[in-house]
Amino acid sequence: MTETRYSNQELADIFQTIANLLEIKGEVIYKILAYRKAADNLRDYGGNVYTVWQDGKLTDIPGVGKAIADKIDELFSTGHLEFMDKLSEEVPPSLAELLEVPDLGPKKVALFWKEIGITNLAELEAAARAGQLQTLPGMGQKSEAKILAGIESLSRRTTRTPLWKAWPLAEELLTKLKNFPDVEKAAAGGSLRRMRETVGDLDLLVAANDSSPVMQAFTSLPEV
DNA sequence: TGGCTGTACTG
DNA sequence: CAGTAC
DNA sequence: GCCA
DNA sequence: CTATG
DNA sequence: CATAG
Repeated sequence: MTETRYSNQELADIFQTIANLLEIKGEVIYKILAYRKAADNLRDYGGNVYTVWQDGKLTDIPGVGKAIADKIDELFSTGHLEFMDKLSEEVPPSLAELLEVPDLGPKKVALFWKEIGITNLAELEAAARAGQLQTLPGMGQKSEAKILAGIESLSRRTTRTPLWKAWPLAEELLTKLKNFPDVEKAAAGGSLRRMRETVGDLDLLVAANDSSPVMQAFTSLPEV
């Protein structure tokens, strides 16, 4: 029984990745578009795709035709995807992260990869600093500078979470903390307490006579 | 079988 | 003008 | 690849 | 003492 | 940590 119950989100991520890799590979654009649309629809789908699969109604989902339905079927029943494995051999999946760089698209990523063997962000940055990029066809000083700036903005991009997502989780954690024996008070701190629009982490303040048992219990919580 | 968005920038 | 990215 |  | 910056 | 409430 090697069945795997992928969540809608996981399925979406898989097809999203397939789209990105195919695009770098130079596949027909409309095929990529189709994979992206399917991925979006799977992510937003109300109800479990897994259930739909059990009913054999996958193609009822918008954007899902025979080809994609077959792939979802393979994923659910075998836990992996041959197509994905083959694709990963042709195109290094690490190339996908390069698409995150502003002003960098599939064409240039493929160009850098085939011409100077760029496979990841670090290599790209090094090549850009060395001025190797502006020598390639279709590239100039401006393009190279933009890419360098893009990498910079990417590293500065703080991975923060919107408050509306973090708030309920913090509330739940605090409620549990207050129910621990020995806990006098528990409250939120940091940017969460200040109601900032986004938070980088959850700062929880706890007052207790003896802290060690509390820490022990807290770190044992399922959601920690 | 034909269509899948339109536009600004760069080389 | 063609190619590329958003 | 999917859809009309 | 608590909230706020 | 200092300051205002």
